[in-house]
Amino acid sequence: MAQSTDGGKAPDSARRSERSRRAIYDAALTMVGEVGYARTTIEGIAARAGVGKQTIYRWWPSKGAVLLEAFLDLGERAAREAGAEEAVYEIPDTGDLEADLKAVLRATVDELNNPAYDIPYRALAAEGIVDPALGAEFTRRLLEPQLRLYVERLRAARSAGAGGAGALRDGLDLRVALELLVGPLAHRWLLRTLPLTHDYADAVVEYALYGMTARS
Amino acid sequence: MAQSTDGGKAPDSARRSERSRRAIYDAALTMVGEVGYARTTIEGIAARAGVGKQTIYRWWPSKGAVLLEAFLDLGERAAREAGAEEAVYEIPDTGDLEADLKAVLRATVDELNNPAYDIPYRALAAEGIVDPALGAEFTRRLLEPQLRLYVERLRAARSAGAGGAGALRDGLDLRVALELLVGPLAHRWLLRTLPLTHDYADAVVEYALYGMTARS
DNA sequence: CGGACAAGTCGATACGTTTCGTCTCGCGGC
DNA sequence: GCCGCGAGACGAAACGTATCGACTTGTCCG
Repeated sequence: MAQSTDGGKAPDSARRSERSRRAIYDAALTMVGEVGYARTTIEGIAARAGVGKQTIYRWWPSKGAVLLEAFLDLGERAAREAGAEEAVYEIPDTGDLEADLKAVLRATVDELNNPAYDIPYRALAAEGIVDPALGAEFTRRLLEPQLRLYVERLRAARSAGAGGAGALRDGLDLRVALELLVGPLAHRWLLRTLPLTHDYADAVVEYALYGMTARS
Repeated sequence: MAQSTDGGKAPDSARRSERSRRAIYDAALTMVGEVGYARTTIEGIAARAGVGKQTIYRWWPSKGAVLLEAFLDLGERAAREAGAEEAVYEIPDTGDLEADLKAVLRATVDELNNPAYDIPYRALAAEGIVDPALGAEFTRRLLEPQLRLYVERLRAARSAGAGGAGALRDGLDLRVALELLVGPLAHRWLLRTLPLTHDYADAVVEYALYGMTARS
């Protein structure tokens, strides 16, 4: 993050205007929702927020960075409003791994089908795909915290399920396992090959857990 | 595709200059390779190709569309050069589905790690994610033909493997199965969460075939 | 204790640059 | 002679930078 030879001096974050920051988040999300990401401009955000352009350029390096923080802020506010003090959810653990995973993936499908999330999330993902710096930030701050929850739930399943029929196999790489669940969802969502449904989420969970091959 | 009331008259494709078309493909791919997709402009492509801007605007609706066709053309030329008359590959069928899938996914990993393919392919995917029209074209012309090969190979495995240990289960949805293989690869490639390696490809195939849970 | 001063962010806007997409030329090939 | 072609002029839109006076904040000196 820190630049070796910082071209200009770093701004003093202590003197930063909280009011402007919030106004910029709101304006950015509103504008993306109304005209889409491509037609959202920094000038437009500044005008809507009642803010000088320089105030945006001073604190963010790119349009994508603004939207990433705006989106993170939105998520935090929504989470705090929902009662949690920390903006971190958990994957339920009823003891039935298959059912729990299906519930979470179905919820994810619903979220991805909701335009309020789909539009900015999609724009961010696309921008991160092309801009490695933004992509790293996107992954680190938005994606990884979510993925970690899957790993934890799977770890719990591994220690709990001593040896039943649905027990996770020994030596399972939880990271790969997680991606087997999440990858197909993301694939269908991003590339729009086929509709993203609850049935699909269920099928992915079943196939990932029990494999494509017949059991003896 | 077809506009109901076509604003301007459609250009006469019979009189189209093949020479310009190729020059534009070359210039587009070169420029993307040199300065990246974001800094590639239509004006720049026209200048490099020695072509008027109007010639590009006449035949393509967007920068992404130009690059998509340039990329398709590149693939076709490479395939033809490699001996095939048709630009369609096949997934090998040695009878050992697991080995065949690993070979193909490893080859895919190598391709995705090759900057000559990675940069334009990534740019196209990102553009398609945000632009539904281009995304549909991207999926239809570039992605689906590749995915169909997986489905065919899996179908062959299902009819061949009558009942061995590695036989595909009855009623398997081949489309979901395919995405279980390809989704995780695409996920890691696009989002750059972790390095894309042969080991990962192998693991994905094993997990997808045999599942995350222990076998009795 | 308090008033002057320096520093730094703020909204606003002017500025030069780049690229966009359209339009208008002659030129030349079918 | 129609029409695509190369070339480039054109106005509109954003870009990112620079500069302005207004305002807030923290420091220092009387």
